[in-house]
Amino acid sequence: MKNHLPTIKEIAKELNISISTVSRALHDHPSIGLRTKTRVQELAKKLEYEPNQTAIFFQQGKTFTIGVILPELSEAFFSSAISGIEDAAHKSNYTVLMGQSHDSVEKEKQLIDTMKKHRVDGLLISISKNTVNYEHFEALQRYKIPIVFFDRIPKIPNIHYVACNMVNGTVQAINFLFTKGHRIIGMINGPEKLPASKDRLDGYIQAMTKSRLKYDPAMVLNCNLSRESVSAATEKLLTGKRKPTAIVTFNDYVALDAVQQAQKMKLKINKDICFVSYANLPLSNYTAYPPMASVEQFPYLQGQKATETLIELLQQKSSEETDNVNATYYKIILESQLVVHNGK
Amino acid sequence: MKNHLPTIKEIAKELNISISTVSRALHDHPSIGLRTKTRVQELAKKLEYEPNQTAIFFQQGKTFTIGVILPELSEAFFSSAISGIEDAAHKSNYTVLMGQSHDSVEKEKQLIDTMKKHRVDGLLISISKNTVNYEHFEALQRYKIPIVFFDRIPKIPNIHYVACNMVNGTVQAINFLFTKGHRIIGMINGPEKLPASKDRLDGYIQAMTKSRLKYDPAMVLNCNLSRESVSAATEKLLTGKRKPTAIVTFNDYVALDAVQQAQKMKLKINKDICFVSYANLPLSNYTAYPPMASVEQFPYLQGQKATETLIELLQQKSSEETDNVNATYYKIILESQLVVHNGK
DNA sequence: ATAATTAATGCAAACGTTTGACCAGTGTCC
DNA sequence: GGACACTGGTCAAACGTTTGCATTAATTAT
Repeated sequence: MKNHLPTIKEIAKELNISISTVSRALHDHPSIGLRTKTRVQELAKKLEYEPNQTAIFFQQGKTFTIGVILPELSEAFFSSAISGIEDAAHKSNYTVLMGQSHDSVEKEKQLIDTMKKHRVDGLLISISKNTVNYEHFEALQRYKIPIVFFDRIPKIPNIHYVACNMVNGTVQAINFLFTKGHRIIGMINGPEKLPASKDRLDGYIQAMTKSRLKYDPAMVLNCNLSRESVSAATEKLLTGKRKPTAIVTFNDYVALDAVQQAQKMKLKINKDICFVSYANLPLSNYTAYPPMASVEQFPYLQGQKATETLIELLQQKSSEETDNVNATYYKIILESQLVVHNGK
Repeated sequence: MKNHLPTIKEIAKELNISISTVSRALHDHPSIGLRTKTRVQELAKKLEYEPNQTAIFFQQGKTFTIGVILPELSEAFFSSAISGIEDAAHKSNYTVLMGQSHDSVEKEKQLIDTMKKHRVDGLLISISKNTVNYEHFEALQRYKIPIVFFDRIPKIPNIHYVACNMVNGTVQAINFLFTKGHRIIGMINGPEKLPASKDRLDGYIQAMTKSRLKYDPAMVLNCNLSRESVSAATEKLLTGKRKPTAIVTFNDYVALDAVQQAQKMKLKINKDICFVSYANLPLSNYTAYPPMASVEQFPYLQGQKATETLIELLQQKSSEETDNVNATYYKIILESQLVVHNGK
């Protein structure tokens, strides 16, 4: 009548066999006779026995848990990514311990600490926008907790990561605009120091020069993503000497703000001026003038791949106990893909 | 040169004292002399000792982890809620194990199982849209894992929950429309069987009858949230005999679709027809015609409150070991609040 | 001085599981 | 009839920490 959960010890006593026999029986160990095996398994089922995971975690020195640290769940990109992570993790019987840094370095450090304390087997990290110092990641090396970075990658050597090729995505986007006849193409990019901005710019330049159009720096403006700065940039582009007929925007929010500004200026969207963006949001469906096309970054897939990579690392770690510095670092680059929004 | 992490055992050996002394010293136990206490603490720091949480979890039979099961992180409501949960949990040194049901009952069951296996101390659940059968929750009672439900609450007695008063929110919304002079007010509600829809309808009826306007069932249409059904409902309302001058929509997505339909019908938004909605989304800022006002449901706060409640339950559980059926169930209802969107 | 009290520390069990090493039978082979 | 190999099982250590209960040493009260 005791209300605590049953243990193998109890099963053992009940059946008058040893604890180890019970353990092995439950694991289908070959050296246990069929008879006892079934006896054990039946009693276990009857008692609704469930192994005490905390004991197992402890005993094995593993938690079958992977930590995930990302900036902001309310960004659609990351909420998709975490779905990919979750699904991949569950498939391999791992669980997910999650934390948001809210783009604060302090919070990021704190989270790493918590994760370390909880002895997660490995970590998946997309770094905060403001992280410039990477010691707190390096500290984890000592603890032998492998990390796979995704999407937002720190600039340090010898790391594993999964990311999406935004340079190429941008090239695709611009080539698409070429096929639609556009020749003067502007860009409203993000904050200048952001790696994401750099990729887009690189793509822009690459696409333009490859088509023997010269790269006009005046056609690329940075903004800080605020509504005002987007409006300002849009206005500046659309009233400049060379007027673009199409604009590539840093992300969908920027696109929406830019569209509004263009409308204010009495321009006809998709006629006088076209927009192409990067697909962070499902929101485009809900607005009157979504961008003509978007560069899909496959957040779900990125999360999934990152997780699979991490789990692979964990498995090879546990097999070859030789902590050799065999130093192969996974660098997985997914190709982005331009999605043309159908009609309307 | 062994690369494994230091343990209290090692500290003990190094200092020639017993393990228990070390343990107590690290916990500032009063019966340990100041001298040894500092000696221990210094060595611990030097060795960068960190207690092995898995061992502690095991030993204490607690994991200081709370499980969270919710339908869909990509819904802004839930991503805010989880932020509230995280913050509240971390404040009390709990961590969060998260899983999405994606509104699948099967997945929900599976998650509960995982959480149970991982021996979470307690659970926070927002049930899937399709859950009609509640045995999998009741099963947890046996395991003494307390649950606090939030936002989406199952219809069973004797549970703890935190929710937002949508009836009242709807009343406020409609009263607001009254003050703006509207008398004929329509509603595009969600699926009929959803509790959320029922609350809104109740509020609608309550507000109308209280103002001695009669409740006209023809003014309230259900939709299945798809774009088409929203458009259809909007059209029906706006071409009916009594034409509403304002419409309350089930959520922001519905509002946006309805706005588009109204525009298609050459109506001037905020002039010929006004919209009021429920604030699930920050998206309203990014669209040309956001609803005039929204009922704020305070997802962050709901998450926070739910977490605090759960932690309180956990603490009182561990103190009074008497597993009395003292049966006080927390039912926390937050008041929703109408937010009027400024201008434009 | 000696008993009583207090302060500081040590001992050992307990938490539930896994796992390498060992052992008792039983049968087989030559 | 002894060496050999199975088969089916048991024993006990180990994982790192906490904690009730002893134990010792030092101090005080009588």
